Amino acid sequence: MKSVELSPLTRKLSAFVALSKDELAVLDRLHQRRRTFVAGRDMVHQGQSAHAAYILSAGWVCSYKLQANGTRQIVDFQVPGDFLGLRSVLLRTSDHSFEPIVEIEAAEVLASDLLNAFAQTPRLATAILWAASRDEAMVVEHLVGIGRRDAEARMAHFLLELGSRLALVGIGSREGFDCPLTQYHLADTLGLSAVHVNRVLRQLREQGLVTFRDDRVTFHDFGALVELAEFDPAYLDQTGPLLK
Amino acid sequence: MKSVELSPLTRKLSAFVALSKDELAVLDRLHQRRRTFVAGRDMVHQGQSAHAAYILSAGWVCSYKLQANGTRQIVDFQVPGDFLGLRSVLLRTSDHSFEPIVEIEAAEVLASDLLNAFAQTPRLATAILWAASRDEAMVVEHLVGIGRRDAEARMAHFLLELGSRLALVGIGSREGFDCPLTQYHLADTLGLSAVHVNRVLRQLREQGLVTFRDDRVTFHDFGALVELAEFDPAYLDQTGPLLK
DNA sequence: CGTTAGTTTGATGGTCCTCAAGCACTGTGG
DNA sequence: CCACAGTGCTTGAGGACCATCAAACTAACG
Repeated sequence: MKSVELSPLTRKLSAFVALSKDELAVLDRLHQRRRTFVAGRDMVHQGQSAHAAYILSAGWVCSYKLQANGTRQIVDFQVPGDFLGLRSVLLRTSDHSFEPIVEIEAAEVLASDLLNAFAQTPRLATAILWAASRDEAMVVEHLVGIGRRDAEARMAHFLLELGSRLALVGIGSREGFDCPLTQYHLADTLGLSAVHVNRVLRQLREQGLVTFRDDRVTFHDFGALVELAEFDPAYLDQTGPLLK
Repeated sequence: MKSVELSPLTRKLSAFVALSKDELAVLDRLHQRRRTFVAGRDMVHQGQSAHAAYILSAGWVCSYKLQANGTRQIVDFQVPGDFLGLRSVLLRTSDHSFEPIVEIEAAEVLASDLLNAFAQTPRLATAILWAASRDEAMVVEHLVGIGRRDAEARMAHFLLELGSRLALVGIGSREGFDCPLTQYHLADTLGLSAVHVNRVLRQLREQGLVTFRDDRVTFHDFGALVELAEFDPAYLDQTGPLLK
């Protein structure tokens, strides 16, 4: 923790691009409008337009789509340092909703501010594009999981990915992590019923692999879980700055 | 067709940003290294690093991931005007493979050229980010389909989306479109078995909704199909330039 | 102490997979 | 010209995986 005053996003981007003083200043200015949101009440709902984007600094959010038949599909989770609604701003109309899982803290970023920042600092734009690319890689991996993994591997993969993301920002490890999600969240994420989620969790627990209980995920046999899920964290890794 | 000499990508981006002469020149320079690829042989395979990105000008490509158990999941298709491998370049290692469905023509874009272009023309960078966002919106919709739609609705939705994309570049309509995909492609796209794909296609055909036969998709009852799939093309639309 | 949100378990059945086999079409070589 | 292989499409039978329905249980909370 060399630089405790940097925002999580700044830390994340700094791993990709060595940002200049000017660029850091522009990024800092994007963080000015700080807001908090209570758990459970959508920050943005699908179809809404002319809304802002946010940079999440504390708490968990999920982005999801609702269908006419009442089911919902959670597409992704955002944890501190993640952008939220970036695509919606560029497309001008949100194609999903964002729901805080717990009370969160976020910086509001107006579309105009974002576009100005991009115009002033192209390298910052590239860095943010990189972050967006990494997020998309996670969505792709999620897609593969739902399409081609059975429920057990899907669950294992999801928990491992989440653990890795949190470990990167220092709030998780190979031992486990604190997790505010319910089994309904898992069901809507993995394309399963809540009942089946419960059964799968029991199987994984009884095999001594992982426990999901009391707002905490505990890995009992990390290696075996990685093998079961065929988990390859390459798509999450950043091996060093691309731009100098 | 005012400007037949523009590349499909240029046409697509021009709908988003009114590009200056300089920006058009930079974009044009990205198209210099033209190449062709034969059908069926991967252009890029997963795990490969230090490869280029491509701008597709003719033909169809699919991007997919292979799993250790031998199954594959097609993530997306690229049609003329689409970028290909953009994310892989930024992350420096490809997380999927790209396979030409038919013989294709594409412009090779080196990572350095792309980054230089971004540095020279920030607005072009924003435009390309917009295109990437639209692609991601399609992946998200794909995810929702696999997670929360049954096989029939999933198939209907996929065919409608494909039709809409092709209609935007002038090679498809509400009547239908030419389609080089096999039922195996559909299976790997939709997370189904090829056998079940065949049965679903038969159902849709027997209900008088759509026919998939002889390299051609024919819509018989567009409205009913839209209703069955709960298809809402909002995520594909572009209602006008965001930047002036 | 009733209510609500979340978890757990059982029973039953449907969607979709797997295995298996046959058919149509195309291109290739004897 | 025809045998044959290869690719893709089609259909049937049986079964696995997971959804749905139902109900009991726990913990938190006013």
